[in-house]
Amino acid sequence: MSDRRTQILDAAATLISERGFTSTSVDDVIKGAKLSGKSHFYHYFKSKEELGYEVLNRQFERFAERGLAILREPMIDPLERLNLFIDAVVALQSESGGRRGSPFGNLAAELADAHEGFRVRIEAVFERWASQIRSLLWEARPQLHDDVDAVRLSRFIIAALEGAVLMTRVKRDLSVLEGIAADLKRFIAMHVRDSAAMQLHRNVEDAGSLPHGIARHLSVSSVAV
Amino acid sequence: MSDRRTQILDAAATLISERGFTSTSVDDVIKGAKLSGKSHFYHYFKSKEELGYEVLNRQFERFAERGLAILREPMIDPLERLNLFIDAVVALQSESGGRRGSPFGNLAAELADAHEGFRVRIEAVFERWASQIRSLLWEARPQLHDDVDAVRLSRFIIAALEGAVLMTRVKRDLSVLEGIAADLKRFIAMHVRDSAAMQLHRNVEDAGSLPHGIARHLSVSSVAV
DNA sequence: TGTGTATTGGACCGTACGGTCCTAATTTTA
DNA sequence: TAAAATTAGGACCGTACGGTCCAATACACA
Repeated sequence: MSDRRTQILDAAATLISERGFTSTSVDDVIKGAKLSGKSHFYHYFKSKEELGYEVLNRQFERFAERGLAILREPMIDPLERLNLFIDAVVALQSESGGRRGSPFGNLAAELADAHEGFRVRIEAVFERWASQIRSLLWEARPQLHDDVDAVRLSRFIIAALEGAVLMTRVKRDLSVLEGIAADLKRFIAMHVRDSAAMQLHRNVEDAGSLPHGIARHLSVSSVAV
Repeated sequence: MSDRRTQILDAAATLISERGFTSTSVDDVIKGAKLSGKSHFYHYFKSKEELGYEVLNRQFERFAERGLAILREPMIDPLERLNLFIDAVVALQSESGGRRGSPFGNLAAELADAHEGFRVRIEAVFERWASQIRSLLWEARPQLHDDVDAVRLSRFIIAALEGAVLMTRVKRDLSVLEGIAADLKRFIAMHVRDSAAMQLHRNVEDAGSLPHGIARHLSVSSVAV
């Protein structure tokens, strides 16, 4: 709504993703959003906690715009979309030069044990994410082996990506994420019925190739704007 | 060394793994270790930061005792050891009932961007961990495909486990970790030459189309103990 | 014109934090 | 027994935190 509100939310999102929630003070946010003082801030948010919740929601919506939209894209083969989604996560991480991980993963690690309110909300975010992947896998079920467990696989994908982002941040090396992303694609391909997919396990480094005559070589940048 | 020192370290380790480093105050540690006052604490540690570093090292050594020792065990087949190692991570997590993740992953997420001193030390921990896995993979190379990239695979394993622990913590559901661990074993099995392993991936008929003459029809459970 | 809402600015409060200093009693060890 | 290290206890300091309260000004819209 209010222009100021989004301004505060934006500043807070940046700060929180850089230093975490606990280490981001209200005064920092005020400075970041160029407010006049505390009363100005508390005019829009009743507490720091509430600010955190809204940032989390907003962060998710942003991510949804960029990442989850790919998963829903109806014109592209579902499994190809999954690869593009993974590429998008890599691209997103590239923007911060390997620093600053998934905003959810960060908050999860910081607050999951300490703050039930955040834990529940983060859980919901992961769940929405996972369910999006599950429905994609359901859509792709003719291409997949019968016994593919969509719940498990979707969790695996998220866990691998979150873990990859974390390690990338620690090592300050983007190639870590790229390598894991490629391996993850191979793992997904392992579940594909047509063994054409199995092939990419060797020689094909660009694991984008999938069966069913799907378009290849789409550039990441064309998707992850 | 001193009995008190280890007592402080233990108390701090527990608190930090529960609430994170930033949210653990020196007073909390003093209370936890039943010290008389601050001067008593500062008699042993020159700062909270130094305490944190020592806790990190100690945490690693503990983990090494339990987890990494398995990776080195000379009497067991290397790939089997890898599976046992994964089981050990799951078991470790079970003890805290799904709460409290990998102490390294937690600290990594909390401090990687904010505190260079910790970042470097955590990176070193991951590196020691990864190198242990790499040397295991080197030992197992006769069983693996020629093109297996040990660096990449070791990173993938760590990332998947860290991500899994994180998600388990968020969902407060240990079965998440168990599922991911099982999938991770399948992923590793994918790199095995004689496909004792490969097969988890079921009734693929067209044997000829796959490279390296992979055999089929072995049960997953025979591999994934 | 008037009424509400947004904005500014600052004083203030209680609490917690990391850290220092000082004194004195107790235990260890040479 | 004397010196050295450990334990104890508390006062204190500067800073930062989340949050409240208040008074005054700007600006919208009806």
